Amino acid sequence: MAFWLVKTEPHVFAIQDFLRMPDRVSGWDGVRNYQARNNLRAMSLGDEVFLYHSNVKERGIVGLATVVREAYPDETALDPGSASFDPRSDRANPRWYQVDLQLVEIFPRVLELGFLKTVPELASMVLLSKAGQRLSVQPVTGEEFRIIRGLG
DNA sequence: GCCAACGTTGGC
DNA sequence: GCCAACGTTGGC
Repeated sequence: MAFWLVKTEPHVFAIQDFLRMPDRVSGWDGVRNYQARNNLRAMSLGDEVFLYHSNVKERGIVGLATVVREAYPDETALDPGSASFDPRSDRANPRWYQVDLQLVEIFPRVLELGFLKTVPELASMVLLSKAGQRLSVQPVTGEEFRIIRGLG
């Protein structure tokens, strides 16, 4: 069992959008960064994933999902009609991958970035580090998961 | 809207 | 293989 955090801009995909999906499951596609992709590929069934809303006023961790399908080729990279199309990817040798996530819970309040920064136990979180600031799929330690879960 | 911090691209 | 230019992310 491992723990992760994925970022999303809510005007593109918000955590509430899971509620409109069958079984509250959504493909997590469109990731076009190699380190983020490698993290997607390292996810296992049952891993727990925090969702983070970025680029909005109330930015922060908004809820929890779980991995219900492990990494498989990202169809949007292979579809010329998709905005996320990447001509360098092909079916025989896919460059980009996605997983499927199922919503577990929308937290009753947003755990805002500014607040997370005040929690001493979270000081070394990737999310709060310079290197991780821009990484859209990142690991979370078991201890960090436990603490954040308690706050949500 | 600005811009720091990175990642990627492409000329050489 | 280096590195300048460019593009993107995302906080502020």
